[in-house]
Amino acid sequence: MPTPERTSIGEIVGEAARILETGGPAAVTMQAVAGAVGVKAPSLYKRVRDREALLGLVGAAAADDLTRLLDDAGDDLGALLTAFRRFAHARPEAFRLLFTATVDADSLAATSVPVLRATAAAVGDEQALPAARLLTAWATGFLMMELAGAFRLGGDLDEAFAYGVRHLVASLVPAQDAERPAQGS
Amino acid sequence: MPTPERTSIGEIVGEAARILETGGPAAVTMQAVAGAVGVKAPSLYKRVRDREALLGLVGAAAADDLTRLLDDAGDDLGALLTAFRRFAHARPEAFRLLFTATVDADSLAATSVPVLRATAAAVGDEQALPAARLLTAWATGFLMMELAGAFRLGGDLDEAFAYGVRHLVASLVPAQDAERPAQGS
DNA sequence: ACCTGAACACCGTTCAAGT
DNA sequence: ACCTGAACACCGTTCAAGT
Repeated sequence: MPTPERTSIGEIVGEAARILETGGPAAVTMQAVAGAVGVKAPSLYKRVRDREALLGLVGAAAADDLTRLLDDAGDDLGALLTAFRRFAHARPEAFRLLFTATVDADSLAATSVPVLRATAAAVGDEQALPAARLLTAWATGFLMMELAGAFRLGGDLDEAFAYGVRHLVASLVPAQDAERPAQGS
Repeated sequence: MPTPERTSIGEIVGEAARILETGGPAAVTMQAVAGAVGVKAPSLYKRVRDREALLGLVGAAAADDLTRLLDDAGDDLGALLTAFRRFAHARPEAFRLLFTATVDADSLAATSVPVLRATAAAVGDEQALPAARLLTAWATGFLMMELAGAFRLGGDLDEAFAYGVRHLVASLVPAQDAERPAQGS
């Protein structure tokens, strides 16, 4: 007689994400995750290939969450980048995992869709891709460095972030002109 | 009678860095490092507190190497950022470690000295700090995303990097004007 | 069809005992 | 003063045996 399922892949990934954020990657042991979902470690292998794959799933789920947050932020570039930073602050371990674990490429790519939409609205389709890359690369690096404590030379980091946003958004406006012939209307 | 030293902290960190780059963080086991320096694992604890501290030392050494490379690149911002990218390509695991492990704060901070010198030369002392933060944050994010395979939408990445460098450096010039009264000389 | 105990290989770390 | 074997706790993973 088939044993009833005592957990699910969704619950497993969710608990792994919770443990990750609480104790860092080292705390995400198969035994800890299994215990959190009320099962023994070997049972996890019915739903996930191995620990690395589980971390990949946690990263993919985090990417999906981030995509949703960015989507909700709309087309205002400042709001978009602020939502990005809020996510990194709220879930720093998950954020790091996006660039550390082997995350499903499609989930990772989906993250840039709302950014592309916003940059297209701001500077036109022509320059949307390089503009999106510029903004996401800068924000990613800023947050990685902020989380690593690499910003040591004085100053409020909130202000530094806002400064960067203003500077970069302003720098993109000339790129919009390139879309139209020259000093277009 | 005292046993002669069979290794040194420098050799240990060096071998750990080599193993890290070859096999990733998981390959840096105390046994693997000990074997590489011709000793048994317990002996490592004479020179290093634990594995996490060893990884921190590897990160600090990488930061020192990076600082030296950036120093050699001089004050040209393009050359500086290209040297940054070359380092990340040559030693991707060490580069990631800078933002992942608990690296000595001073070693990490020293990295930004050559960047500050270069931005000071380019935009003046006044704007040197925000300019340096802007450039290093962007480069860091670009490289993190590049190493993670997060750039999927077409295009040559060499070109994309060069584009970003040009765009950012150009965007910093107006900041230089702010240093002088208005539409100065 | 899912779950588990037992087992295996491996890892980080400690420590008493060697030289 | 450094090195090691032995030991311990813990981890990832497999698998036969349960239900």
